[in-house]
Amino acid sequence: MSDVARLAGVSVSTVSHVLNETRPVNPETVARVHDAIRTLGYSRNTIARALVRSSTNSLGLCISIITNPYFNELVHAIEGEAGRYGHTLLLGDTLDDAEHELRIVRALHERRVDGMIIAPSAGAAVHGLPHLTAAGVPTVLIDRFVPAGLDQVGVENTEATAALVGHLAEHGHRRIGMISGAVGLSTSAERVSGYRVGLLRAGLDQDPALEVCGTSQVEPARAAVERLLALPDPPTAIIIGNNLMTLGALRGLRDAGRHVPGDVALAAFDDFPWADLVSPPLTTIAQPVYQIGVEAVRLLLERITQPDRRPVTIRLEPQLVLRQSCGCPPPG
Amino acid sequence: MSDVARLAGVSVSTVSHVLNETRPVNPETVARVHDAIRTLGYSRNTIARALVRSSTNSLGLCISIITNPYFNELVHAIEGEAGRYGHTLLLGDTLDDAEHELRIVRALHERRVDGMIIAPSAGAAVHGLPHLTAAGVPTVLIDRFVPAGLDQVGVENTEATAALVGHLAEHGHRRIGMISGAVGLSTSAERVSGYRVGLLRAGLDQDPALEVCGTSQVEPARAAVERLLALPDPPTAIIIGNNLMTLGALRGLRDAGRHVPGDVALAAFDDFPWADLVSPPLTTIAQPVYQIGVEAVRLLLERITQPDRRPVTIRLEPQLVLRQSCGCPPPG
DNA sequence: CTGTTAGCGCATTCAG
DNA sequence: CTGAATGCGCTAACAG
Repeated sequence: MSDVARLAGVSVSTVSHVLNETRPVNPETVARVHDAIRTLGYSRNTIARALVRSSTNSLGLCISIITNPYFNELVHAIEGEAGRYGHTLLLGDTLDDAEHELRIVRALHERRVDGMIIAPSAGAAVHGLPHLTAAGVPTVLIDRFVPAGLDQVGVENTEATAALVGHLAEHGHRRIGMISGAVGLSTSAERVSGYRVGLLRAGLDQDPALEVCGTSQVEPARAAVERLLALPDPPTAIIIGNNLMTLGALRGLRDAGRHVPGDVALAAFDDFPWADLVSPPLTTIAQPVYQIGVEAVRLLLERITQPDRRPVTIRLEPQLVLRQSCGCPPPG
Repeated sequence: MSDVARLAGVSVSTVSHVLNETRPVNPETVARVHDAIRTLGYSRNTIARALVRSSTNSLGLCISIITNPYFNELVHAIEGEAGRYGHTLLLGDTLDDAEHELRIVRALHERRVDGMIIAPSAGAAVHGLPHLTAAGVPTVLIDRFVPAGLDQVGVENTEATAALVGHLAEHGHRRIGMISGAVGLSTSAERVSGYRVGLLRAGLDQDPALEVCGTSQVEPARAAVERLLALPDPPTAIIIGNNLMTLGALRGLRDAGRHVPGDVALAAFDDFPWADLVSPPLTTIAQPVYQIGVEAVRLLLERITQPDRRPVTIRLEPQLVLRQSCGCPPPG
């Protein structure tokens, strides 16, 4: 920067001011400075800037497995929205493991992100989150909720899942199974309770044997399907708690030679871009993923400027997408 | 940090040295410092550190549409590998647009990333890349190649695509169409030329009408299929240049009521995690995506430490995954 | 083994 | 409208 100043025949402070338009500068001088910048190929050092301003214009994003279509759409939305406000994203994969998550949180905090968006792991409440609140880092939670007095944004899970059960019941199913997500996640719990509510409303019996855990992952979900099918009185319909488990369930059913929806009907939480291309097309609950991302950065930027605003929880409405895996007839 | 020093009864330089283990310190003193750090909840300011060391321990990743399964697996691999070396990722979406890409490149360079991994857009050679080389930012290209004297890592496209054509020809197809990717990307060009090579080897005629551009996107690919089917002498098999276009092609075929592979056989570049679940299961060329990411950060870290090493181009071998969309019989 | 000190590149008072 | 000087928090000589 001093090079630029010298070449333009001004002081560094003037260069700083033209760069930030932070005080009136002679238009002619401005031009000279810009010329100097161009001929020198100068690029402002945001690191030094951050040091004095104590603001990096960057946000941390702690998330698990970007490979999950749900999360990567979220990342996409957040990156785009953050960019609109001149913020850059620092990315960290928590591996959905509390310890690893803490490492990521530390790393991003050391880099002095202005705020953090995090999809908390099951153990976040005892590791990562306390660290953040103790450090006073503006934080918003996405997808999963934690009673930690933080801003959070996600979807309404209970009613949505209950509606799924209701729909399956309308198709005449009496024994409906559920493959649930990893324990410790609010989404898993809410969807299971939605499942039970749905059963109750439809006047169906609760059978603990019909509730199996797929730990939010592909392979475990496949195994869960096998267990379900091996039951003396197996379900004729299954509800699946998240997108990854749907893959496993589909494979499990295929490998067992069961026809969907003929032998077993399926309805799943989380839509896929290709949900209409599998056979049969999947009936799902689609989350407004992009919207979640947008709201998350909005909330975060708000909190950065108003640290004392009361924490807010936003629940967006997911949407039931009827296709054929539930037993509905093809359109047209 | 001075707070820590005071509480521990030592100087800041000692604190710095215990933090970095950069010179022998009395074990007892070390303990006192660590205690102070803990009770104060001190978190080192990497920004200040970066300023003096002129190294941020962060890498920039410029990529388009994280939503693409290929790219998000790449991001996943790169994030993981970078993390293993203590580096954090700054993420930027180029939107595959040269101008936007330049903005992203600038933003990340201003944040003084130690190096940059970039999937260059079609116009990168005239905007983003010159900026990077002029600024002396260690850079490695992924997926697409550009003759810019930079390290780059991707797959062998030509032979792989030719093999796809060969396979389709073995199934008896004489008219094989191709839906190609966006112009200006090396991958698009290489795959088209592989297509032609394959035709030649199989002794089939080249028909320009059978080559339609799907611009690497879903909708355009669907339109491309329509155009192909409307031909007086439509193809009985189609090769698709990338994953997103496969979605479009599948929809186009379905909407036209064509059966795959009965009416039209399909073979596509890029595998999906769910390629076995669509009907029929997709025959694809699977890239060693994870490996590409790993090699990219290896190359980048190498270049950061050895700026004058000769640029290297790594071509990894993709793998032909035979399923049923090409006309192969189901296994078993 | 430990303390003192001089910048890293910039934003920002305070004087002109 | 402009320049000189201070310090952001830390590392790395340089002394002791």
